[in-house]
Amino acid sequence: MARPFDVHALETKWQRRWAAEGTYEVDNDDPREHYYALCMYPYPSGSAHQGHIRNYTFGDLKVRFETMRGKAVLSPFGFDSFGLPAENAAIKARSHPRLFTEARMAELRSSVERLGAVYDWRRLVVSHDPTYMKYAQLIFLTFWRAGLAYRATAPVNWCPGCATVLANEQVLADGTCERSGDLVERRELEQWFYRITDYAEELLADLDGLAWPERVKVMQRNWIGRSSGVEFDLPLADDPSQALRVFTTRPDTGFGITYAVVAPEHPLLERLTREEQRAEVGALVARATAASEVERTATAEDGSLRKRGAFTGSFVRNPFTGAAVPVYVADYVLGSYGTGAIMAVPGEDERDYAFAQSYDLPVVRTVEPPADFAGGAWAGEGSHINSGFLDGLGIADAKAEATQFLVEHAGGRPTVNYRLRDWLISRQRFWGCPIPIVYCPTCGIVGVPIEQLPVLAPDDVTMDQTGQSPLATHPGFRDTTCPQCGGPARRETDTMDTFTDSSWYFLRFADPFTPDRPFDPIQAARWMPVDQYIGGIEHAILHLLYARFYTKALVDVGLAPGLPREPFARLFTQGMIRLNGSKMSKSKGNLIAPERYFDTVGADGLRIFHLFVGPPADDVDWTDQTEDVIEGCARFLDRIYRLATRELASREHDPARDDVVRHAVHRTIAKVTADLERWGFNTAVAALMELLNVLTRWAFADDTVHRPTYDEALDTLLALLAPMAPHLAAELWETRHPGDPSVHLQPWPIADPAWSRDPLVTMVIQIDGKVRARLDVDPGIGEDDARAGALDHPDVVRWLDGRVPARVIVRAPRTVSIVTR
RNA sequence: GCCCGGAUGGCGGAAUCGGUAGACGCGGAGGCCUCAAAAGCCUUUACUCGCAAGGGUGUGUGGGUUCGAGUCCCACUCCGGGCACCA
Repeated sequence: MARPFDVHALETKWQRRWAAEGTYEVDNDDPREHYYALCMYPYPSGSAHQGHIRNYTFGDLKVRFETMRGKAVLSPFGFDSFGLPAENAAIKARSHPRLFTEARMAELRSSVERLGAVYDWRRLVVSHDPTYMKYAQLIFLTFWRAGLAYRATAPVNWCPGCATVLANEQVLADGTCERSGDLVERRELEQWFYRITDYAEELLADLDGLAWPERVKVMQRNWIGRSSGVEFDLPLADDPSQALRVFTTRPDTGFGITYAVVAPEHPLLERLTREEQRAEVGALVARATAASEVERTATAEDGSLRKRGAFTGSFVRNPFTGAAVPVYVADYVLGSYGTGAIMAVPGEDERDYAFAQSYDLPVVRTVEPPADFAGGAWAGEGSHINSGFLDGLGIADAKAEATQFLVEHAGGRPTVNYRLRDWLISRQRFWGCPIPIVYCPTCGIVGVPIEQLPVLAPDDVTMDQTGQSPLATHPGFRDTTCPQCGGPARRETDTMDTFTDSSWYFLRFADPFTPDRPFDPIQAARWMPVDQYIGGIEHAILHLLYARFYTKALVDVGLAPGLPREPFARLFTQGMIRLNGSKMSKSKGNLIAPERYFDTVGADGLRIFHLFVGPPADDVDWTDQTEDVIEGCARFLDRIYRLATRELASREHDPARDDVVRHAVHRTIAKVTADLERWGFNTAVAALMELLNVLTRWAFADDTVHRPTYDEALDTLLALLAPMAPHLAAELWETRHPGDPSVHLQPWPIADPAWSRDPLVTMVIQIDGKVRARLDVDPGIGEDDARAGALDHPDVVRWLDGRVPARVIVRAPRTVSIVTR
């Protein structure tokens, strides 16, 4: 496609100038109002893909828009540079992950710069940078000393194909590895955890105050999974001095307890199991502990809940009825939630019902289901029955009464449980930040002193796939001396989850030069919280939850006094790019590389496309027509270029033409400003296209202009275009205003209300609900004039045909509705 | 199964507060320019009846509220996403 200008030369010129002039470098003590715009820092996977382009186009638009609105905008960039893909690539090529990572960082940076996205590159933060690692390790140690980090033995997901542990989010719902497809195994390893569950309540409560997409908040609420109920004792039938402690959210159904269940890992299981049941129980436990949790909790192929269990031979007493009920062990009860044991009420719980069906256990209803209810368990509202002192009560009242009873008679205690688990941060990988701990036979677990930080991995580590941490195979790293007693000791050889790196980088951005601590809280407080965070929906839970936890914990351990407890005030999640319906990704090999468009439609053309193609939050389906749409976006820019560079003869002021132009200009200012504020980028571009149509197809179609009208129209158009197509806007502005400051330093246009209001609007006249006539009226028209104008309209007279209106509803200036019935 | 979204021309989408459905763009059709093409420009483009003037129908389906519904309410269908034995 032939362009009227040299896209490449023009865009390169401006990219160089922005970099040289440091236009978007901003100091912490800048007197203007501060605004922090941030795109989630990327994993360096090579040159940018369409998802990156989309992300940075949106972010850059905000940065330039808010800058023109007079704010000091912090726009930093960094890399989430640790991670498994680089390590795997390095193993394959017998190379070092750093080489891959740094080459790919350079590629991605170059893509981003060719897009014309502007950053304060002085503030670059990179996860594997030793200074950043030093403070990542300092934070770990500070958390540890504050009791927020601890060591415990836990089952982890281990992928035999990748020869490494996986994070929970890398395991698919069917229990296989998302990368290799292998079935994930369970291994018991001693691991480091962060006590994120201490913050469960705050993480839940603070969601209410965040300007985030509702669905992200819902996902986080579900993930945290608060449930309140009561914990109480079920005394053993053969020894009332001992009891099985259970947790329930439905104490009101207690009269319907017909059995109890313990998890396969429950500590009392051994005591409960009778000799004659030992073989059966043993078999179940063996099977349950060998399976991964994912596999264990998976549903059967027909979608039904799979229930496997075994009778222990023991009985406990229902505190409500005194009846002895059997105790089972079953894999549908999890050792890690609540007390690891439950009271089972098949009448009101579907899972208990399914189990009761399989094992022929009795079902007692304690809540009256609706007359037409034909199912098994009824979990809905109803009056209590078969429930002694609870009979006749609704669920809420019965819960209160039953709780009171359990408190008085069964060691009951109101309890809140969370689905959220502590965050396992240990990774048996090489390419991550080492955990700065030393194990000393004499002193125990010892933190590496700050003056010895950062703990860096040596370069000559073989990353063979043994399933063991690569660092453990390097004696020079592993064997050390105890910082406390000086005796021989062993280093921790696991590295930290890379989500720890992305949990505080936004704080380092605010103060990246401080040499002696992670960041100066006073400097960070100048920018925090992030005013606008932009990223993919795929981070809705993990990254955003971890970062929230870090922010709160950093305040509490004293590293960030005075900082807000929430890092991201406003969040925007962009849609995904699909190719003919399926997700575009490197692993599927269906990428459409953005690079090819830089030399044809240019960065500006590609940016306009991403802004225009649809609402930013929606997915984009890349189809056969997409190329044409991109061409259309470039055509729009070409038309602006031609208009701005066209030779036009001056003429006298012509109110009939020039006033219409002024109205269009000011209406567009109002529309674009409002649209950019509310993320309506597609309609903002459409509004500029409409303005351009007015100017080219009508106002200046005869090649003559009234200079002041033309100048205002063109300057406004370029200013409004500047955040969307920054190169072309800058170039044309410079042509029109040689020697003046760039369009990007101009104030954002302000709409004049006198002109942004149209002189005439179309009033619709309906008769019996159908549009029968239209009338152009003054927007300030009164009710009486509107009514009279409508009733006098020739089309209305014709349609009424002598009938007398029964009612006339006037909503000036939009509608007059005439009813004849 | 539960919880969120969503469904508008041939296509992407617009209609922001219950008041002109289809802005803007893509694609299509016709034309201008040209020796011809490309590029550009102009006209037209929801469906349907009609020579026209002018009608009728129309926002996933079926109901409802209203002078008036893409928008609100009820029931459902389909599509997308998240969670999925958390007691």
